[in-house]
Amino acid sequence: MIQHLTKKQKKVLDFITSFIQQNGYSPSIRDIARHFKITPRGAHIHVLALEKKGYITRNPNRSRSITLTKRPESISVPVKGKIAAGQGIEMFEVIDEEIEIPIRMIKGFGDYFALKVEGDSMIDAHILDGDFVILKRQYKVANGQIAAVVYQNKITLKRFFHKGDKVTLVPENKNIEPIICNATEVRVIGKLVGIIRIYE
Amino acid sequence: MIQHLTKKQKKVLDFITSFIQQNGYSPSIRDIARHFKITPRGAHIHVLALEKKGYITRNPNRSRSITLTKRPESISVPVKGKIAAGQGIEMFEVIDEEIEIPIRMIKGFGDYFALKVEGDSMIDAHILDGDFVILKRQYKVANGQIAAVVYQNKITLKRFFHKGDKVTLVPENKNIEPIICNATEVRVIGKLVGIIRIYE
DNA sequence: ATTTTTACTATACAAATGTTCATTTTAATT
DNA sequence: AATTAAAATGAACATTTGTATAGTAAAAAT
Repeated sequence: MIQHLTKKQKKVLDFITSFIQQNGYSPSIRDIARHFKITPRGAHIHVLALEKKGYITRNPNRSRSITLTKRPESISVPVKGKIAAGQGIEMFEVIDEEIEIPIRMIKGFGDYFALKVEGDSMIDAHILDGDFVILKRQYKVANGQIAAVVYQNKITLKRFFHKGDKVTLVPENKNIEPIICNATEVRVIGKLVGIIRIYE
Repeated sequence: MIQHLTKKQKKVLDFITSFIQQNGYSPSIRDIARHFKITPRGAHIHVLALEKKGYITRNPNRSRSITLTKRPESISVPVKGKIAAGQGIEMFEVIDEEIEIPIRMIKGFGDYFALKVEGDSMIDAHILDGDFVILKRQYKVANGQIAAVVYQNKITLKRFFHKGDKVTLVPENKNIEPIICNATEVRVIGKLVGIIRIYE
């Protein structure tokens, strides 16, 4: 499974890419170290990480032997559990599963995961029963975005509004009333970045 | 002078090429030495020769920094017909043929073609019967340049002078008189950029 | 015939490069 | 606040790698 890169690792990969682009051969460990003003050891660790995560290939003990692995157009993320978009369900019923999502769904870096939707309460937002919602793990979201939040010990998918120390959670379903509560009662766990629907 | 490779140098170049093809990075001097069962010094000399002759580029003191310079030293242009440098001959007797010309004969962009010379009337310009004249297709030339022109429905190679609305076509042969005529009677079809002579 | 170029050997040196150890600092997560 | 992971240091070590010296031998060019 291809894993996500940290910001620094991405920068290192970008440097390697452009170095190869410019020079026609790959940088040495020390070329990388010099560029980022770190020690060879530091650069080495990054290279090992990139190799481990499958972004580059190289031959140990061979100088400048880094080659870029072709970027896959999909990436696999863990399905962490189920989510009832309306009512909310008990927190993470763990599912040992992964789902492939298109790489373009991912912007920048971070930890991504999926939840499987149960019920039709997000139908007005065109999210159906059985859909996988793809979330970027983060604990703050901008006003108006759809986020997975924990409220009253239940995990639920809502449009999120923040004002002062009050939070409004709006379901995408006219039949369900918005929830207004204190910011302390709500914990955001991820921002909605996409959905995957698979028809049988 | 054309920098041609010796057989051994060609083999070394081929090895480098296929090594890069296979591994994605260039061989070290010792990789080459091992492959040909020679010493590093021997391999090094080959690499220096290839570099000097312009077939590869590299950075001194940088390991595995060989890159291939894949610029062809010749290019093929169509032989469009025959030309009688003195009298002119009937326009394009089409010949289905191509000729390789050195890349350095070409400056910038443009449409290049060749004509095969018949007769000795350009002998004073050292253009002989059987030579290929290489032309850049253009419809204006500077004063004094040799150009292929159409005059009286015949194609001919002449030194070209323009003054007012009069044109003077000077053959490079004392026995033939210059032609002075109206600009409207002459059509330039190409500028002479080189000749190729092949001895039997 | 003489000179130059090419193709090599054997050994050695020095710079470049990959790698490791023991720790510390920083940042993110629980 | 405590814990974990990521990022980094600094000095050293071990290969790998490029390069040099000093020469031999054969082929190619003049």
